[in-house]
Amino acid sequence: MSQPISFTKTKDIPDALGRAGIIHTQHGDIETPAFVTVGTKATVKSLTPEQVKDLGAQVVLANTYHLYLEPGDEIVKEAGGLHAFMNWKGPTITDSGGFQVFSLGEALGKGVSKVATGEAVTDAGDVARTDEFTNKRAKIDEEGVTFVSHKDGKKHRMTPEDSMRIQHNIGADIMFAFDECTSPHAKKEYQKEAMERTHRWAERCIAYHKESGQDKTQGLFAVVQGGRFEELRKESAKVLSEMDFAGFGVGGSFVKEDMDTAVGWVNEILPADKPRHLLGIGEPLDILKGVEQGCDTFDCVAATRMARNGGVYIDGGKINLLNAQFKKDFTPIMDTCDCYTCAHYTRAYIAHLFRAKEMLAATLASIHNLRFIIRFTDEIRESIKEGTFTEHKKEILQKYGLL
RNA sequence: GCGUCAGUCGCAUAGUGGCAAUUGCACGAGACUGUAAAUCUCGCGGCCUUUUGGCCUACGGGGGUUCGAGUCCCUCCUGGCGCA
Repeated sequence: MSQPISFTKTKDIPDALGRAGIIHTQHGDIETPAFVTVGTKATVKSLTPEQVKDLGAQVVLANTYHLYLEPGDEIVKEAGGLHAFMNWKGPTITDSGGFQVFSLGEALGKGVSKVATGEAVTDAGDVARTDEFTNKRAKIDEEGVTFVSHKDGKKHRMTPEDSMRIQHNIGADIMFAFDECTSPHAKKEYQKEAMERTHRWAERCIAYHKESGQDKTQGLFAVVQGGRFEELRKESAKVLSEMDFAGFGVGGSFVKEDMDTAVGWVNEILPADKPRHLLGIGEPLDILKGVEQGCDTFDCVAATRMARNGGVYIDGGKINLLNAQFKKDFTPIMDTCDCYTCAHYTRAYIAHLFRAKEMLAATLASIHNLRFIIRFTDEIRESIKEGTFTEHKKEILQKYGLL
């Protein structure tokens, strides 16, 4: 099948899985490795699309579950699709709602997140699943997932076919198969069960997608699962590779060190001529590792969420502008940054905006953080193209005090 | 001048016999990775301490009743209101 999404590799990282390339979409090319800006509800929080574009963002990712609940995918369709609705002319992606199976289900109220900290549970985690909703707002069965809306408590049913139908209505260039994102604390037995279900859902997604005819304009990516287990990760990559997807996402909730391991296991197997997205990652160093391990694109809410809470990236780390020490700091967030915020505003001013609860604080901080992470990723890409990735990596690790 | 109500940790509040004392804001710090997040967590009289621990100082000032007082009584100060 000829896909509406294609990938051209331009350069490899010697002796590694990573590469530079171009993803071709109906709304333009994405030069990879690339950071994908997250705009869950068809907006990158606190920024206009023009501002997002000026940051050098190449692509925006929105969310199926959220847009289905509000304003409703039919409305997005009636508006002319996501691009027209939100006034973003470049490439777009929609996540399938699979992550919400996790964040509203197993993870809810447990302090478990996309990248878990603390003890790395392998085969001994607790996965005491009940058939009751108790605190959870998502319940999984073979057919699909029942969500309890966080907005009004109503129950909503989402099957793989529903996710496809909704994503067709939204109309992003790239869409994801409906998957189950599992907890890194889940036992192998459960990871296997969930992974196999995700594979069955993947088949249903691709079948529905082809039958709808939307496969001519929208590219469908599968999501590799398997938790922290090499055997499962490899199996997932292999099984999904054999299906006719336009690209792949590496999914699941991680523990830090998995960035070095699980990602590589998967990318060794996934076809090199298709794009690979690392879902929900990451922080600067995670992207560095992800690229080396063979991923092309990365989406992450950290940059914008942190920004809204006063946390901003600086070379080799981050600072919290709400700390008392910045009240009279009349220097830019980062003097080597080329963003609009750093060109015109001081730490003291932005700290004042945060304390005064002025909306502009979120905007200025988001501009900086997004520009930081986009540029960070761009520079990795340029180093690959110039054949200096290894040196560049060394420089980054030195900045972060890791060398 | 008389009467009355009120003064609690920066501000605002809760507390009518066992209280280092509620809640909100402010302040200080932390977290945040396919966004239930402009959110959440912790701290917030002082000094010790390994602690679910100890000591000191505290509810306008002073005095009293009581085993024990922010809470009851007396008095003074300050402020609001009413009558002169």
